[in-house]
Amino acid sequence: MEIENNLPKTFSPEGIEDKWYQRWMDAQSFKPKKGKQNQTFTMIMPPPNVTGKLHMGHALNATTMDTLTRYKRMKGFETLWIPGTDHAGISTQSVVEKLVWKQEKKNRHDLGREEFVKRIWAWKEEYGSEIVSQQKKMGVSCDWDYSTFTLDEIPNKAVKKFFVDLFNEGLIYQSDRLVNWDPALQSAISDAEVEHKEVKGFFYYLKYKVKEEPGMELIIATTRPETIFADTAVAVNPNDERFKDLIGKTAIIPICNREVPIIGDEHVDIEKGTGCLKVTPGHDFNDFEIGKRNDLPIINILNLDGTYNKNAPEIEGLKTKDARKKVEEILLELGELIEKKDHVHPVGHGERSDEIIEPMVSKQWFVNTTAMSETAVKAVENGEMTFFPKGWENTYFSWLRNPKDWCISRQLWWGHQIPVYYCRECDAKWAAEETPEECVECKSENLFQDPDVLDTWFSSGLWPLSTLGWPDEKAMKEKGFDRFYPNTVLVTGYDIIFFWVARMMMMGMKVTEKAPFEHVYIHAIVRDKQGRKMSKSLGNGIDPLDMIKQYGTDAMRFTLAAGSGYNRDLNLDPERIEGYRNFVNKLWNAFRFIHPYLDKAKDELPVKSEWHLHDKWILAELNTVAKKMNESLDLYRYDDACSEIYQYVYDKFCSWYIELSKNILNGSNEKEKIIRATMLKFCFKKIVNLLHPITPFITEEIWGYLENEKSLLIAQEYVEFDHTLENSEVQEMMNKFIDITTGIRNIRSSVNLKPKDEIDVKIFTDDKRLAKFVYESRHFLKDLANVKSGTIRSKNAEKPKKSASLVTTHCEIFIPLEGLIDINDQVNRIKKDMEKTQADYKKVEAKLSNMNFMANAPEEVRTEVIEKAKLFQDKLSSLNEILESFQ
RNA sequence: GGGCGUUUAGCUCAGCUGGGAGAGCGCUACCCUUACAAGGUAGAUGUCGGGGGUUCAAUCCCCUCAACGCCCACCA
Repeated sequence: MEIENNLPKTFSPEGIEDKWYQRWMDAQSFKPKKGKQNQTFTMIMPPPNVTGKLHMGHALNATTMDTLTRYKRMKGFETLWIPGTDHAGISTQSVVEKLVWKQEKKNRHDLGREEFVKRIWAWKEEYGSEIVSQQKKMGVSCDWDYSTFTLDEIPNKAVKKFFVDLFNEGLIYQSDRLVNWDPALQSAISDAEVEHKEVKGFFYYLKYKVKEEPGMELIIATTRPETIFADTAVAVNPNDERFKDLIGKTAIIPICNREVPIIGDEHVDIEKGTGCLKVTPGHDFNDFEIGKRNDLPIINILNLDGTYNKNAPEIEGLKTKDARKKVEEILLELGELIEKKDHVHPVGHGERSDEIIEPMVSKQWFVNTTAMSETAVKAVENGEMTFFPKGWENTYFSWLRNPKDWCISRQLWWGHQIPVYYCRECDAKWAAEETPEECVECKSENLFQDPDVLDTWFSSGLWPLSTLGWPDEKAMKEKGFDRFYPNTVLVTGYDIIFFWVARMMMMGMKVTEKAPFEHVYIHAIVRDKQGRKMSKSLGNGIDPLDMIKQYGTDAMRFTLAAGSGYNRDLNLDPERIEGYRNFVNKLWNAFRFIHPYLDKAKDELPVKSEWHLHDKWILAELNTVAKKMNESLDLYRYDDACSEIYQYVYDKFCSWYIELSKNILNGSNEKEKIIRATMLKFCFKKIVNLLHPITPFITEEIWGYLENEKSLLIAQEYVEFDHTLENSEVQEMMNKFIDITTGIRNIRSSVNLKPKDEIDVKIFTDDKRLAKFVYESRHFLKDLANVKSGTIRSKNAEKPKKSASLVTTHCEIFIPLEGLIDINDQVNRIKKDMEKTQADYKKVEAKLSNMNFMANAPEEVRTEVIEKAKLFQDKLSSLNEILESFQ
């Protein structure tokens, strides 16, 4: 019988992806709706930089979040996923600055602040949404009406309010302190933005004269000889016998011949270097502390661009690298450099610029985070917020339990300008949410605003609040702040636990006294197949958009989801995407198979008494999968969820149920056909339902066929466990039936039978339920293993001699092929099986003869082992019997 | 220097509260069988990093060593 099928043989994702995304948008499918759970599910999307391009990290983040969102939505939560973009101060400013330079040969100072910021906005309007359209290609089902940009009015209000409140509380203050100065950006950056890298350098051993002890020379080891111009002391450990007598005397710095005191400070490590330390409070964090303790003056020898200033006349105008060479030359000439040794040491680099960070004293704004950190730590300790996987809380704790004040001011133009105002007439300085008209003290109108902007993370830290309208009451009401805050879960990578998660916890709890999320799921970082970080310089990046083009979004998403559990790295090999593309195609072809029978299918399942054994089986298996998928997704085990449905589709539905259906669908019993068509359709609806959160496009496409586009799959209820479908007995029997079928195929293969060769099979078993099951399934063996005829008997019946055969733990299978088989081959097969079974048997037998095992092992384990022993014994005696038949 | 993590089949990884080692990809042989060659059927492959301990029983718990990776930390 020819079956018409007008569906394409391979599934092509192009076209259908955009189609369905648009349908979902048109149907407002991404908007929160009240559902059967009577609970909200809220999540914010980590806002990508407006300058960003979609990379694998985004793709993974989008996949895990969208899977979760679709799952929760289908489960009946009022689901809100909030998208947005980040202004990303530094990177956006430098992108536009470069562009302006390229086009007009002007830098930002040539344009002036107002004009330059205008250019950035213009750039943002034109190019800032590229990342958004790329996210849509991934299928993200977020509510775009909530989309927020970190420089929008509400986040700006949030930033101002938070700043002003903390300022008035005294938690935000301005101070002249040593900060991490990035000479490339010409801005301060926070501790968290400094990356320490191992750098090859030298230890320089310098001679310092002691004024009071002519002829005496102190040897000081340093990695930064160029900073001697900023030295204001020499320090030794007060307990160091070698030097303690020098404390209070005076050292003379080489080259500049300045006199500085020799001081004692516990910080000095007697073992390290020479035990003598040059103290440079203006350019070293430890020295700054020593300086504070000992009241030392601070000398700044650097300009903002990283060149040395007039306080270091010999190296004025040079940058550190050249300055160091120059100083080395001068010291050599003077004979003050005794030795230069190779030395590898960590050096701070700017996270964005990758420039060497110069510690420099500068007036900056800081947040005192002591109290906020403590609150944030407690929230995790007492379970108000939980990390998945739990281990990440250690990373979180380690940072928050050692809080340092956060430097929040940046000398940039793109960002939230600090809402602090100064009066030119008097010395007044105050913070205000609204731009003031006059001085709070003297009423003068001659005011100016602090020119600095805030660290980007200051506004990102308020993201869970500001995306829901805070602090604007009208907006909060419109956006449902009370319902949607706190968020249910935050999904992000471990690289921004400090930057972002910790800050949101601190800031969110400061404002609302509630943790901004219940769960934080930390997903892996995507690496290449060899486990290396994807980077431009290595050229090992995999572009998600290329992959989508090549294999489709669904395949890409399934791959990422299948690789996401509680692991910290995801090593991605494009071959895996290809493999899952094949799976998507398999699903499509399974659908192609049932498609012609859909019009026979009824909407409701038939009464249970009409279910075939195989129907009971496939529904019981489906039910098991539904249970496991729900459990897995609740725990963010996307890997388990993927493997469950993958195995069901491949190894249960396609390999067996479809094969077992052919006999019926091609048969003549119309009633049976209708029932089977109904079953196939029912199962398929459940399969695409279960898969939809992971692979939304193909499932929605198939759903369209199954339901004649009367409804959207995205809005269906997710399949859950249904105890009425449970049937462990039929599952057990079916597994044995599968064993038998595979056994027959195995025998066929062992005697090189062609697929077209029909056979006669004799099965011997003492398991009556199995005998019944096999008997009822006997007609299917024709389709499954080309069995023409056969018998099922008990084991004590007479068996064929010199046959091809195979023994399982529950039955013996014979294919009588007198004269056609190679006796030696068969004997060897049996012998090999015997060896293996004997080994298995010995293992369990050893346990049974172990008195300690019998005395200590729990009852159920003992029973299990005893049963196994019996099975192996039976199998052995069957094998023995067969072997004898060949004698 | 402190902390965390990893080490299981050729590759990428799962293995939950200890009780006969798993998946995907790859590989081998045979098959263009009317859903699918982006496929089917059958098959091979592991001293579960080394050593020690607890236990009747250890891939799983404890100790120790080794290799690799990550994070934090003051550029003497």
